[in-house]
Amino acid sequence: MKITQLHPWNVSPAEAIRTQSELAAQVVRQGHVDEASVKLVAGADISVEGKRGRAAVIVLSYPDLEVVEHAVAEVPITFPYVPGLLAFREIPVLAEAFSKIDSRPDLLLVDGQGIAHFRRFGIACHLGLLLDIPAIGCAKSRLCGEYEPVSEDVGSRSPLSDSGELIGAVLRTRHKVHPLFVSVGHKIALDEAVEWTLRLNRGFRLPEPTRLADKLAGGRLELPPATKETAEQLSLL
DNA sequence: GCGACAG
DNA sequence: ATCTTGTCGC
Repeated sequence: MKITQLHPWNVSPAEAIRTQSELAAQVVRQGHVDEASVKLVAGADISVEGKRGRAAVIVLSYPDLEVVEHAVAEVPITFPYVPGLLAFREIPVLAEAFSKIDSRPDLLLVDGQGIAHFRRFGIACHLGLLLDIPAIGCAKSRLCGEYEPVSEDVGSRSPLSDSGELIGAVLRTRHKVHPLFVSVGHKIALDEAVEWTLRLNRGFRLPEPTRLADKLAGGRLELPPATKETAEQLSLL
């Protein structure tokens, strides 16, 4: 898919913070992603090996959750890991992988925070805005915000709030297993984000899109080389 | 000033 | 993110 530059990525941490504060106003925190109209769902993640980043994007059919397309890209990582500036380290690599994809997913799940971020602009917001696709942030741990313990049953949730503002949900996706931190990325309401996260879950802690993207980025997932052809055969493009 | 801090 | 084997629990 075609990706248009939102702003330069080769900037200083101070500049990055400024950019986030400005773009945060453009995030749409509401939206209904109709289950009946969703055909493709994507997951994105990256792995880092030394100075090189390996991004993986995987597109699944819905509701079957079959892999219809996937792409990986390797790009040198330049930006350092700074809590709150993850997007500036990972999106340049992820964008490369997304550019190799032919389809346009209806929904995107990202391994990281959405608005549950210091400036309410986590990587899920950034990616959602960049691609203009409804996005959900599904992080494995907390960046900011407070919450009460979550019941141990699947589907249980506890509000994640920061200085009085509701910024996400701590969601139990698996019985007695460390919960996930779900938050709005772009163009989707929190409740819908939670619903979709559970809907795309196949019994593991992580929902399928990010679970598979994580494995693919880490080289722990083998997939047939075909991409466009396979998808076309399923008439999903 | 001190502590917290996605991946 | 990554360094790392076996092992406890469902």
